Amino acid sequence: MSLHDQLRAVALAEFATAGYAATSLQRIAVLAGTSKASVLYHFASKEQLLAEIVSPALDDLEQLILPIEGTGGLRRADFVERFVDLLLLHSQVVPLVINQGATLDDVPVMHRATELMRRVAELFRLASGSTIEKLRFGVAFGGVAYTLAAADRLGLNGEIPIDDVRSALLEILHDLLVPADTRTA
Amino acid sequence: MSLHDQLRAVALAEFATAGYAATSLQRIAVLAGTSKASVLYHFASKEQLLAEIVSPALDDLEQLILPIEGTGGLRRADFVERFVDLLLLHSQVVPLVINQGATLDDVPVMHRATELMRRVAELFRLASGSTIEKLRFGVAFGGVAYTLAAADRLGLNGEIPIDDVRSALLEILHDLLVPADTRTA
DNA sequence: CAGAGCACTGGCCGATCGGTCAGTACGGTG
DNA sequence: CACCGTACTGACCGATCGGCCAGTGCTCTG
Repeated sequence: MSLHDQLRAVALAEFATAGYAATSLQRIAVLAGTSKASVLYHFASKEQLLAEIVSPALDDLEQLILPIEGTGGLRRADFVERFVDLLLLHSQVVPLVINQGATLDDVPVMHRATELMRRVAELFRLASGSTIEKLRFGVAFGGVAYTLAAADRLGLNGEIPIDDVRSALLEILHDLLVPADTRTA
Repeated sequence: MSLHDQLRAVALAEFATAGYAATSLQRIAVLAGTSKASVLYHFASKEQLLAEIVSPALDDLEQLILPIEGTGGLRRADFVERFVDLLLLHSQVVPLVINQGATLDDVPVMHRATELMRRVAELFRLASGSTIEKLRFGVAFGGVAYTLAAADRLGLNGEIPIDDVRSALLEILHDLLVPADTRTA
């Protein structure tokens, strides 16, 4: 793995667990076995390092929701399944965006992230939904994000097969978000 | 309201929305209309300011779970209701602990917070529960915390009566955590 | 009035932050 | 050999951080 990729991996892990503001370029450099100056050689700034880490996940999410926004057709059960797969694929980016998105919305890439979350919410017509429906949405996605973030504390790392986690999350989200009659909206 | 209390209120709001690390004593002082030095006159350190903000909520939580731990009797439905009331009472502390607890566990008061969360989890026998039960717990409490933290973005502030929020959260948590047959464990 | 004590302040400290820059080692390439 | 671009570094910069301290007004009390 190139130093460039290694720096991205180290920074992602630190940003997700310790927080963006609390993670210094110096620390990233030491963990990757190089110098702070070399970090800023590979990435123009700390913000651009964050952007390069988060953007791929946002691109995937945008590709997931764009066709749905275009046609207006959303089959919730299908969407939930593809969404869970996306969350698991970018399991470290999820808590980073969820936990720190609000505090970092002055950073362009994080603003884009929160904007995408808003668009996902609109897919579920939450803007016009009832109070409990809005809350269901918040609990569902916030809950999944927190669970992924707190995986260590809950003992979900390593010992539990990823497929079990996937099917469990699917069941929980399905219960929360998919009405008894599968509808298209 | 005394300056002491006003500083606590301002700091709580900033810690919860912008983050502990990202909130400087200087900013707290300006928002409260005083000087940074006066903040450190009222509170020995930034950490102690955080402790004084978070501790009351932790005390309430401890009082809630201590008798249950003592007798070993937990009626989930009752507990969920009292827990939701506690979350709503300390609605600003909740996202502070949930979102930043992991990154600040070197701060004693935050370590106590995560330790209390672990004890709550044990009340639900999550340590020995199945994978999906562990995940249900994480999704439920993480989800509620995220929802309270993201209340602004979801449009839950002001326009929706607090009683509606309360009953909606109760219904959602009840669905997630209380088995069909109300049991004592 | 003298003086003790509380509330508060400006100015300073060392540490650390993100970021810049001149310089260096080195593997091609002509 | 000279030359160049890439990868990388140590030293340094201004800004900001949490925290410290001497000093200042103000109020209350003997």
